[in-house]
Amino acid sequence: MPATTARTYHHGDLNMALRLAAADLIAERGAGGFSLREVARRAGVSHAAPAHHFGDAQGLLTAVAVDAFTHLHATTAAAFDAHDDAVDRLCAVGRAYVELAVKHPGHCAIIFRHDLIDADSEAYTQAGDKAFGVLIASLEATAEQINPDLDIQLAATTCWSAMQGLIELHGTMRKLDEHHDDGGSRQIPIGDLAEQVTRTIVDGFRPAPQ
Amino acid sequence: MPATTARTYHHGDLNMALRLAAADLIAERGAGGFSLREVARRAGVSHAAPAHHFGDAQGLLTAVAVDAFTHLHATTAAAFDAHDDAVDRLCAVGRAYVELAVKHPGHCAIIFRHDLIDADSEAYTQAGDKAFGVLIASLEATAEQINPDLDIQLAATTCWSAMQGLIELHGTMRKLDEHHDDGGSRQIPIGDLAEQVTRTIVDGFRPAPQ
DNA sequence: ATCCAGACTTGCCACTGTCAAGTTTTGGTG
DNA sequence: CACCAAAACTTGACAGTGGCAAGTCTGGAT
Repeated sequence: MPATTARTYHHGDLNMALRLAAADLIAERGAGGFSLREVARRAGVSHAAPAHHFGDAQGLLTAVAVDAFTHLHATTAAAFDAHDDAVDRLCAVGRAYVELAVKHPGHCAIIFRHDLIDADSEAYTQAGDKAFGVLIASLEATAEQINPDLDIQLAATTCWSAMQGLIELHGTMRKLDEHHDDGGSRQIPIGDLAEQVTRTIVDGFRPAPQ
Repeated sequence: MPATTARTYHHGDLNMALRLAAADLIAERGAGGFSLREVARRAGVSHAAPAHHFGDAQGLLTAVAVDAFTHLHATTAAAFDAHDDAVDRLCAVGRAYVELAVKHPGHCAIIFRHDLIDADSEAYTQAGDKAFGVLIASLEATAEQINPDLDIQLAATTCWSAMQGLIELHGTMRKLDEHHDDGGSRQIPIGDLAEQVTRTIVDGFRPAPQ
């Protein structure tokens, strides 16, 4: 029996319930609106129950960030497997990343908040590593195909930064666009945007024509 | 006389003192460690004084974000003016952006936190617009030089996202790198990194050789 | 000299995270 | 079956927080 429905104790699986409630709460109110007591309330337990499982607020938020990385790995790995061409694969991974972030804003809002989580914890670095691995694999295949001399680490930094920035800026960019420009006619779904941006970056990876 | 030294009242210019104290505090403890009362304490006034100038915490944080945009505009505009070649100029603007963010982590940590600030306020959107304009100008010159068909908006999104992501991921990337890789031998100053990333992206802007 | 609007303070409330000390439940052992 | 230690949770307290309402002070205009 999976732990989610084990019901071996009062609550069943309070640990998971708290992580889910926390992600929901952050998705609704942002990382700033998070509150340990509100999470406990939503899970139907007393205000001090979370401390028992996660120590303190940082512990719970770190667990949520680990969930985020795990989820990210699963989604991008699936996108990776769904394509054959290396560049298509890379673009699909990029798209999967931002679409996941938009779909799970709670996870996205916390995953790199090093002021709120314990970024040095074993669980966090390992989960991050695993997620990062999909990107590295995509880039290695891409390098083999278009430019064997590609600096994989630099390429990974470029791709991931662009996707992460895209997610963070999405709201602001839209706002700036629509109020001074042609009135929002350029609204592209963020998934498409991610793919276009990735394709532009990959074009930059190709060796310069001599 | 500028308001900064007017000293027409008890404190002189409490408004600015509070904005500076807030930026300092966020730089020290992160956006999560911000506290209105601590800001008041540092400025040497009572806990309710900030409310008089900024309404509430969101108001003060929005003012800090506006300062950040203003600062950003000044710095990137200076970088822009310091170069002649369009691509060099764009790279310098990118470098200036991330170096400013590293130098003023308080400003950087708050500038896109739409859950904490009022992103619809006049002052915020105007200041953002102005900063964004430097990037647009850089890209227009770049387009003229290397590819007249370049989609400026898309290019701007790509560049800005990459820089913003670079800033946000900087800590994480370094951590992931150093614990599974060759032990941190690849530590590049973030300013150089920004320039390399920008140059890669610009290469992707060039028209495909037929 | 008086008045008043703006700048700030004081005191309060509901809320927060964390800690210490309880109480309940569970699975295992005799 | 009785028991018991450990785990899961509750209760109550504390200092700190943001926001509000009501005060007090200050500087300049009339």
